[in-house]
Parts: sequence; structure tokens; C-alpha cells
Amino acid sequence: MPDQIQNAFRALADPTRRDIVQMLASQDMTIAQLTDCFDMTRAAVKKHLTVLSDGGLIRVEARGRERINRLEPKGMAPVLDWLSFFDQFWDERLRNLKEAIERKET
Amino acid sequence: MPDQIQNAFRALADPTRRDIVQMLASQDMTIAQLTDCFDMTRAAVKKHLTVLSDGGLIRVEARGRERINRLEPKGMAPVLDWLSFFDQFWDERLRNLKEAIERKET
DNA sequence: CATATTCGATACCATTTGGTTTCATATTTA
DNA sequence: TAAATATGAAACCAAATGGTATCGAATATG
Repeated sequence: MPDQIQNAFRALADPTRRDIVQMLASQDMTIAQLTDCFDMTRAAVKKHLTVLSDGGLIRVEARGRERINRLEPKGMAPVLDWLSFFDQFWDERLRNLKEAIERKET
Repeated sequence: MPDQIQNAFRALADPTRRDIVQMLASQDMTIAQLTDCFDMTRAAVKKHLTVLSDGGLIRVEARGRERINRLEPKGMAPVLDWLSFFDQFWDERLRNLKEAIERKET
């Protein structure tokens, strides 16, 4: 719970994890399914999923012996909040993004 | 120049570097000035500045023996571009939700 | 000129990170 | 029940990371 910003930024710092996020955006996937998409072992993918979960960017649901990994868009909020501190510098794309998520949350 | 997204995300992954970004948002600073704000050596701060520079988030201007570090807002563009894929994610979700509701109503 | 200031660069160190291998556990399925 | 499947977890490893200390170069300043 503490330092959610740090955990989220850290989760996004790895290219494999960003790829996982993109894949989960189009469909929920099990660990085995995700592993098929990468040139690494299931254990490595599992570690990435743990980091993503710590960052609040995904949530995992047990279904039988499988673990369904799905995106948790709300976890992106701390990142967007931090970035929004610089509205004066970055352009308005950020504001639009935030509004999109907040619309969904209500 | 390659992998600007990765360099930018990596630059933002460290709390000290995010603090530096916040400080530079309010005013340009030399390395010595920044060092005064942290409990670490100038060499450590300099390394962070190098990572931030690699990420395109700051630019450094030599002025005499000093190096003025200033924010480079354009460097945030790759990050915001990547994050904007959530827009599409939400649009899709909302579309699916809408379809589900319409199916129910008929 | 002599000295202090500001920075760059390197070597070095402990810890973290991203990966593997291996084995154990839980759940399907034949 | 036995075997196959899907995962968890731990030990281990090389490389990256974040830090230090130290030396040297460039620039102000007395």
C-alpha cells in the first residue's frame, strides 16, 4: 500500500512488463498464455506479473488451477496524478487521459 | 536516440529522479544546487542527471564552469504517447459495456 | 599567478533486478 | 487412482543500479 507511486512507476520501467500491460489490455490471459508470447520461462513471466500486481496495474483471479491476469486501469491513477503535477509543462494529452479514467470509475 | 520510451520510463522509475524533475519544474538548477537538496554526493546526483538526460527529460546548458539543468517537457511525449493507449482501452471497454446493455434491453 | 569553485570521470562496492533451474503443490482429466 | 496440467516458490547467477571516494580539468576570483 505505501509508495504506490513508486511501485507503479517501477512496474512500468521494464519493456516486458509494458508489453504485458498492452496484451492484457486486449484480453485477459493466464500465465501460460503470456509465457507463449515471450522468449523467457514461465517463472520469469510470473515475476513480472508479481511486480505489476505490486504496482496495482493488474489483478489476478484464481479460476481452478489457472490464474487469470487482468488489467487494473485504476492502478494507473497514481502515475497520471504524478504526471498531472506538470500540467503547466506537458500538454493537454494528460488531462484527457485522466478524464477518461475518471469517467469510467464513477 | 533509440528506445526513447524505455529511457524515459527508466528515468522516471527512481524516486530521486522524480524529485529532481519536480524541482526543475519550478526553477533551473545547477548540479551543486540540486546536491544541496539531497542527502547524497554530487557524483550520485550527476549520475541521476545523466539518466534524466538520456531519457530526454532534461537538457543541460554549459554556462562558464556551471551546468544549468532545465526541464525538457518534450521528453515526456513518448511516455504520454504510450500511456494514451489506455484511451483506446477505455473506449473499447465502454463500447463493450454499451453493447452489453443494448443486448439486455432488446 | 595562486587558489578556490564547479564539474567530469573513473574505480569500486553492496544491493536489486531479470533471468534460469528445480522441485513442490493444486487441479483436471484419462 | 494415476497422470497430465498450471502454477508457486526457492536457490542461484550475471548484469544493472545506486551509491561512494578520489583524482583531474576547466573556470572564477583573490
